[in-house]
Amino acid sequence: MTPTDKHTESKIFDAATEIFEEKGLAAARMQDIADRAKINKALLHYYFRSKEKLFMAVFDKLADKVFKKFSGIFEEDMPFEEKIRYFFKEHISFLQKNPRLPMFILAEISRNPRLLEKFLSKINISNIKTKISSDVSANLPEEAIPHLMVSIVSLSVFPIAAKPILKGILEQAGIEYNQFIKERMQVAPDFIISALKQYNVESKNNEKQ
Amino acid sequence: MTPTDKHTESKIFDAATEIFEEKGLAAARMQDIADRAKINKALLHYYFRSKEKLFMAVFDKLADKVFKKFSGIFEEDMPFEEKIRYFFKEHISFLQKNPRLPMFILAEISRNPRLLEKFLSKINISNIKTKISSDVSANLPEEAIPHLMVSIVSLSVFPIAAKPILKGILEQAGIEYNQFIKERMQVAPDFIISALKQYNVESKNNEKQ
DNA sequence: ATATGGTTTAACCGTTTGGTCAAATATAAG
DNA sequence: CTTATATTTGACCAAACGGTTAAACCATAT
Repeated sequence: MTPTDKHTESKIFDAATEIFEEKGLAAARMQDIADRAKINKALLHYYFRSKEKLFMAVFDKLADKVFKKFSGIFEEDMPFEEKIRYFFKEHISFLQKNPRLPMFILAEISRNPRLLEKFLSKINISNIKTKISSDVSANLPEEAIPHLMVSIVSLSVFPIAAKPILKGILEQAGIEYNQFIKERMQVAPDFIISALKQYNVESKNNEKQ
Repeated sequence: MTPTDKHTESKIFDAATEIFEEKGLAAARMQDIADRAKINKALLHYYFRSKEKLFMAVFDKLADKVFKKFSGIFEEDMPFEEKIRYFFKEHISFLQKNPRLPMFILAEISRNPRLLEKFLSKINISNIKTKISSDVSANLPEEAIPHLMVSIVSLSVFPIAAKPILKGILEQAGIEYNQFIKERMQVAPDFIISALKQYNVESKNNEKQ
């Protein structure tokens, strides 16, 4: 392979990523991808045999990107509170750089369940669960861990995934979206940590009874 | 045809709703809609002039449905804590009956910003904000209200909107999705109320300083 | 310089798509 | 029954789509 090979292939791949993220698989047009990559449409089929193959390559890469960012964060060695704050800071700033990513993944999976397998195969959920578990097991019963995880992800992903609609609503109330999201990096972990502290207060009160 | 048969227009509308919710605008086929409604494809254009017009009619109806359910809940006259619990119970059970609705609205809006205007025109956000504000203004500063609202919506909508992927992950961990969502009706409001209580504790401590 | 093999293109192809239309059928009114 | 109007259909169309092909192009090794 010559150096120009990689060049073209990655130009196509980058263009395809943009178009697929913007429009989704069904609405994306091979001609649009070729135009954005500034190459002939036939080249798409030369490097990636079909639209579906090209899409799969893009989806795979993006799913990998999400997964690596997600799982890496909980590897860090720090106290749980700090880890929560670190997660939101890292995760929200990552999603801000890739604002279309979460909606793309969610929407495509919900319309083609076969993509789910591809996505799940990357995640070792019990691994992450064990990590969180060891962090908070002193404070939280085992059954509550998945709920905590879902709450954390909901609070970090949703405001980015729903960006267009949330931005619209906020602006109706005179609030700027980007500023709001910046605040979220502080507000959301505060919210979670407060909830957990309160939980501890309540369980200690129950123990005393 | 028996007189109990639905009128053609509503048969078309119902079929279109199903297909559009399942596949989205771009992937939906007029022929599929006609097939599901068990009528000739030309009839679609007789009652609704074009695919876009039909889609707009469906989107408008569904956006209305979401909006009415959302805004109605905070009209109720009850203490704030109880209202939060009532919101999650009502909202999650509504979304469970219409599991594709949130992802449909979010995905279509994110791909066609013109739909956002249609959606926003239905919502009077400052109205809702005022209601919540009067509920919690004694306990929470004005600036925190939008964040609380976004947190509430994130925690209620995300686990339903991301159903396929969340279901997959949960099952990998041996947890059944429907049971998990049922638990959420209790866990999520607990979480929010705990966070707010803790917030009050902290602000009272700050006042003492 | 030319033969070789990977790269790029314009032109083309078969199918699918949203949409149209004239004819057929059902419904209701005179 | 006859006429007028509304509904339904099969056949059809032009455009758009993903995909193919043969030829042109270009770098490099001999």
